[in-house]
Amino acid sequence: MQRRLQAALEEAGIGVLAVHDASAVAPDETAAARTADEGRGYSSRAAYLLAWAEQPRPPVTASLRLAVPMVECDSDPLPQAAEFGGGGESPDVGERHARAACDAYLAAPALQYAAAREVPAGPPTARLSAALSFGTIAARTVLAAIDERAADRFLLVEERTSLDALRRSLAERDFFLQLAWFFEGSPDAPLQARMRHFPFAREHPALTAWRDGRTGYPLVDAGMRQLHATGWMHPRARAVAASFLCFDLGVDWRVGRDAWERDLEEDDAALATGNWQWIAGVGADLAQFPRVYNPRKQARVYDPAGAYARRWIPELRGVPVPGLTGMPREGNEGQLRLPLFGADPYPGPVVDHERAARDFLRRYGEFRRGAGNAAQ
DNA sequence: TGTTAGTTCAG
DNA sequence: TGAACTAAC
Repeated sequence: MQRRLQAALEEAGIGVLAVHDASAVAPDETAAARTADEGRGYSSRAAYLLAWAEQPRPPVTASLRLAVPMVECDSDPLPQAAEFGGGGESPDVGERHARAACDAYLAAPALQYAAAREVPAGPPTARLSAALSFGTIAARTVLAAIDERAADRFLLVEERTSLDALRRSLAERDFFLQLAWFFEGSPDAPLQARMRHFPFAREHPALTAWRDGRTGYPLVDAGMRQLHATGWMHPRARAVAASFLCFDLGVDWRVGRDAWERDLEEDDAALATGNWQWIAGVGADLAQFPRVYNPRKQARVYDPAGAYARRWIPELRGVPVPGLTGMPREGNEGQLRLPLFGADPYPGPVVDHERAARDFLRRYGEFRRGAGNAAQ
């Protein structure tokens, strides 16, 4: 997209200076750093992350300065900051807020990031995705701030681990941006050639229940409701909810990506596509097996007290923990359906996870052995 | 980066 | 008996 724009502008005789500032490490920098497959970008996440970590990071001391050629053209006057309803706030108010949020996070909460990204009801994550996607803070600024924080000699081992995890999150973000930069075919085409024709469904009777957070699986539903309520979903819940759509319902990852795109506060197509392809097992790296999450097991391990489920699913506030995370077989399944004080009853499971996952894996295996290999 | 089945080993 | 580790999908 950017390259097409650049080409068109240059053809029209307008000078263009392209500057990568969405990622912390520009895609072409790591591509240049690697030896094999010169200049074509990384399709392997692991290889990219290694190269990323070795990339020298010059100190960020000043804002990036762009040399923008001045071009005379007819145009309505550009809107001024005050016209955006900001009450006359200075135009960099977004930047200052984002920077302040980043600094506040790094001061202390960041030291628990490792736990934060695993446990949905745990300590806070950085919540910088929206600011990063809109450019009110640059990834390299965040990265520099992390490096600076990590220079603290009195950090505990676990705290250092958290800062490393934070860095790694930025690296993974860069990986997906890099994929979009080099493999810009169609954002809808799975990068994994042999998965391009896997028959994912576009419809499923439970698709609406998934969207509304009424699948009967608390971790999935809590995530979807958090998304609707706040424009953000915890990464653990994202993985489980996405896996549920792709594998339990067998629905195309693009359906899920587009459903979330309307609600998510961040706006980054490259990351949405990259993450969804990753979960669906059709992304850059050939998954040896689809990572099918067991939504109940995930809840048991990562939301053992049901705090996250209860926070976002009012119907479950009175339900004891075993009902939330245990095995609702014939016996205690009904427990969840009980109307509580006249509230809407929490639905029973829309599909049986064990059976659905087994069915999907069988279809997946058949495809990989047959048509998938034939189609190369 | 996940799950499950089957194994080993401590208590 | 169950935690912990391994292999295989």
